[in-house]
This record gives sequence, C-alpha cells and structure tokens, in this order.
Amino acid sequence: MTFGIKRTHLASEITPALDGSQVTLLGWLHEKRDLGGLRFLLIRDRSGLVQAVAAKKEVSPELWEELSSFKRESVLAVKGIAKASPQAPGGAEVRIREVLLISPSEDPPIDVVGKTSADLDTRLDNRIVDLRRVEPQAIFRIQSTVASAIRSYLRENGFIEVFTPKIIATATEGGASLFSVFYYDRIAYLSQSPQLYKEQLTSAFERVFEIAPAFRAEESDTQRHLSEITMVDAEAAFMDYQDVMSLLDGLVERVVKAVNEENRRELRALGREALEVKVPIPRITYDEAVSILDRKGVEHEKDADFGTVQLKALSEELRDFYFITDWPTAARPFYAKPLEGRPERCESFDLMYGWIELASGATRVNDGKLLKERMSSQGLNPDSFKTHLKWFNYGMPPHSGFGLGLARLLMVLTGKDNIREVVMFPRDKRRLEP
RNA sequence: GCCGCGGUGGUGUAGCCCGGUCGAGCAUGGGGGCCUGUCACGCCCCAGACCCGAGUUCAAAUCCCGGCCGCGGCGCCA
Repeated sequence: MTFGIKRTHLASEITPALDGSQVTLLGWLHEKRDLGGLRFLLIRDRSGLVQAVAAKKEVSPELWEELSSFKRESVLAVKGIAKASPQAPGGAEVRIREVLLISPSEDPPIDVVGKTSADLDTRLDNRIVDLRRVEPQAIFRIQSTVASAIRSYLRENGFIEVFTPKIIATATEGGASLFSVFYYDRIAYLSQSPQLYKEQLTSAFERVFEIAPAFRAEESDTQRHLSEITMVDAEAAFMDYQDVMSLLDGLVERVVKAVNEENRRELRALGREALEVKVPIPRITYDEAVSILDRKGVEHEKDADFGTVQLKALSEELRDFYFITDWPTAARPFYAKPLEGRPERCESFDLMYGWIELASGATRVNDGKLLKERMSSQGLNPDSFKTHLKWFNYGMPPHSGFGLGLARLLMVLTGKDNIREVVMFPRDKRRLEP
C-alpha cells in the first residue's frame, strides 16, 4: 500500500464478536453526528456502513478538533478498537483512536445519504458521486451478476465469447442510422450491431456470443432508448428460432435465479421482492397478437411493426415475459428467414416484458442467393455486402440467434422505467458527458 | 423530430393563474454555538437562489416572444 496504511477489516466485518480487537477501516465519510461530548462518524466502504465513535474525554484535543473538520465523502483511515455495543447499529462499532485524512472532499454536489433526492438529470451530471448512493450501487451490482450469469450460461451451452470490431466500413446495412468517425483518411462508422460478424462466425465456431456496445444515431428520445447501448448477442449454427427461444428461456431463468441468490440485499434496497419467471416463456404469433388488438379495437397497420400504442394494449393481456413470433417478413431485417410455404411471415421473434422489447431474434437466411434477393427487396444494394456474402460460398451452416439489450433487461429486473437509471454513463441525443 | 408541461440557493420544493404585500417561504446540505449514545439526533444563530436574451408595464420570479436545458407522451428505431 503506497499510502502506508493497511485495512484490517471491512465495515461489514465489524461485529460484536470482534470486541476488543484493534481494527483499521478504510473508506469514505458517509455522515457525521456531533452530540457535544460524542462524535459519530459513519464510514462507508464496498461492504457497507459502520459507525465509528469518539468521546471527548477519551481522545486528544487535537484529534477531537480534527473529527469535526472532515467533510462528507472524504477518504479516511480510521484506527480504533472494535466494541460490541447494544446502542450501535448492528451491535458493534469502532472506538476511534486515530484518524487519517487520506483524501479530502469538498461538499458533495448531491446528497449521498438519501435525505434529499435529486433529479435524474442532476444525478447524471454528478454520476460518480451518485453511484455511491445505495440505489445505483444496487443496480450496478445486479448488473454485474447478470453479466456473469449470462456468460456462464452461454459458455455452458457451448458458446464462446468473441469480440468483433466496432469500427466498420460500410453504412449501407439499412435500419438504424450510424455514427460516422474519421478513420485516418477515410470515413468509417460505429457498429450498430455485430449481426453480420456473429453470423459469419457460426461457420467457424458454431456458437458465439458477445457482450459489447452498439451505437445508434437515432432520433429516439424516450425512456428506453440510448445512443450507445450494451448488447448481448448470440448466434448458433444448427439452431432455429424455436431453439433460440428455448435458449433464452434458460438464460432468463438463470439470470433471475442468480440475482435472487446473489443480490438479496440489493433487491431489498430497490424495494423489490424476489424475482420470478415461469418457463417456458409463453409464445404467441404476430397474427395472434393482431387478433388480440382487433378484439380490443386497437388500430394497427397491416403487416407492420407494432407501435407503442399496440404494444401497450397487448401488455394489458400479456404480462411479464412473452415472445411474439412469426413476424411479417417485410417488417424484419433482410437476414430473417421466411417461413417455408408462407414467405410473408418469417422465423423471427421478439422477447417482450410488458410493452418493452428486450430481445429480438430469428432463424437467418443461410442461402447466399436468397439473401441477395432479400437485400434487394428491402431496398439494399447486395454489392455493398460483398465481403459478407462471400462467406456464404464456403459452408455457411443454418443458424439462428438473438440480440438482447442488457439495460432493458436490467430495467425489468430492477423495476426502473428510465434506461438512464441502469446505465452508468448514458449517451443520448444531448448527453455526451460525463 | 412533433405535442404538452416546466426551469427559484449545493440539492429538493413553495410562490407564478390573479404583476406591487418577495427584503422570495420550507426542508436538506453548509458555517457558527450548545449538547456524552446518536442512528432523519435535538435546539439557537448565520450565509446561500428567481436559466439566458429581448419585450410589455410606473412596477416582472410572476405577463408576452425567442433560445437553451429538463420532464412526460408520441414518432424514429438490424
């Protein structure tokens, strides 16, 4: 430790059993209370909070003065004696013998303790301080569990984790708008999805997945869209979309189980009960969804994607998780495989939660010739996909996959309705900092 | 991008409709004082704000216009 002080215990390790032991805490000054002859310091570290206390009669006048000089959020080393004490929160506290100011803080711009709430926008402007609050702490600890659960689940199912380039050459993929970047003497683009790469990789590894950023230069200004998102993408040879939905059944189940097991404290901090998911997740077809809308008298455009009005109406009937399958081919990207004998529908699905789309996937077209036709019929020029189409000449297996928005899933798990709550440093049309 | 609403101390809000009583209220945070078991500690004192610009008016936090920003909804959305 270059600053010369070694931590002996975390806050959570100060228990009545330690009574009498000498301890050194390292952490942040969360809160202080001055009772005149007694001064309490609440010390926060990655494990939680612990109370440190000094009595005027027991410490040197110099230390006594110093104790009231520390500002909240300063980094302190506190040396003292652990004491079992019925009055202390958690039944134990640290009697202060020595305190060292390791790094001072100015008055924090927002309240970390939680007495006065700040608007999301203000919190994001001060995100690093905001992240010290219990709620963001809970959200991002859950996120870590989710990412870890997804990785182990997919690896156990034969997928390997891959990393594909985010700087790409062509802007002609259709769909969402891309951000352009200067690439030496050329223009390049930020990838909106690893779609093409992951499909190609099934011909080399069969099963691949990636957890990586995707960039969308869209006008979207909603509580569930951002310009930079983290996508969980998976793609598997010799699977069809039904297999992929079953894979997602297992994935969601695993994630929920992991969070329930590992994040009890965090769920409580968010005021959430243990999470539940029943698998298999119900699957309804697009046409069935349309019938529901008709029955409810909700207008919708024929063979088009659903808008918010339609999805909200559907979610009144279909709560929690559900799949909408067999979408109109025209409303889906060119690589979605049309249904055999019914080419106006394709082997595709969206994983929904309420009216929020969490993931979408499909069986992909693995015939190069058909793929070209599909590009043309969607108004795309097959020539711009030459490098992609090339690999369809060298043994491209039938394959399927999905793309899942990590933050969307996290919204569902944490019960947040603004995606910015569950992304540490969100990027949207206006926000580029911090 | 469109529609609606909003912008008041560090933070969160009251006041705005119905202009003057605002020398702008409250809470929290901050400074000072008192207090030996607090855990939203308590009590006393102090400091701290009307988004920017143009306009109406004797007078603007309050009304009008523009800009920027925010909130909600919709649209856009491999």
